[in-house]
Amino acid sequence: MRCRGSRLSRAFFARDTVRVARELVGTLVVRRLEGELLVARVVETEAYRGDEPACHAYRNTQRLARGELPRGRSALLFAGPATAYVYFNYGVHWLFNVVTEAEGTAGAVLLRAIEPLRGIERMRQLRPAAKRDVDLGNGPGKLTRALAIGPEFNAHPLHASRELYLAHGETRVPRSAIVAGPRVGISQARELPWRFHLRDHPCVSR
DNA sequence: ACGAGGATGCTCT
DNA sequence: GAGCATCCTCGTG
Repeated sequence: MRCRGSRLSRAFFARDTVRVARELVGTLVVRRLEGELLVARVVETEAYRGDEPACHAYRNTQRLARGELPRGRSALLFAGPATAYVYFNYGVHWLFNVVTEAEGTAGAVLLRAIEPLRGIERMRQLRPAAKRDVDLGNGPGKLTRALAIGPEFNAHPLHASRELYLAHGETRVPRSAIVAGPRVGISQARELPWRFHLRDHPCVSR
């Protein structure tokens, strides 16, 4: 689970959502697009755990506790670790999450910002509104555009994909370099410090 | 620098 | 019909 440059295994995601969110900071997102490799460093994440009201699967977790089956969009969050959960937000943007926890327990980590490393020219084509390279992926809706991640990746197995996966970074990020704080843009459970980002990194969202 | 507001569509009540 | 896990543009100072 520690090998540098290697793909993150299913076991990596089959753990506590908050811990996965913290440890995802500093890892790499790899997107193979028409033979070209786009690579970026994850610099900001948020944890959404099924037993907490800001999580899409919160209602389904309660339903499950009553002996009913999860249903609807967020039922995917129970499906199993390392599954991609891509959903449409505000009628405008696609947001990219990775499902966490063991199968049958809901959780996901939202990728909120990336630092482009490779394939930057292609990312600029995909996101012409970006003025600087730093703007290519400094927000959850921006990074999905820069990496061409859309609805076709919903329910995608990230542990067994060539088109889209996560990998260990070149260097291990010390925990002291990661800042924890409240999540952005939510109205429920604001007090939980489940947003994680690299300290003073220019690609962190506004 | 900063704040207000619009775009736009899906999910769940 | 309300409420969003957002982004961008256009005002004002």
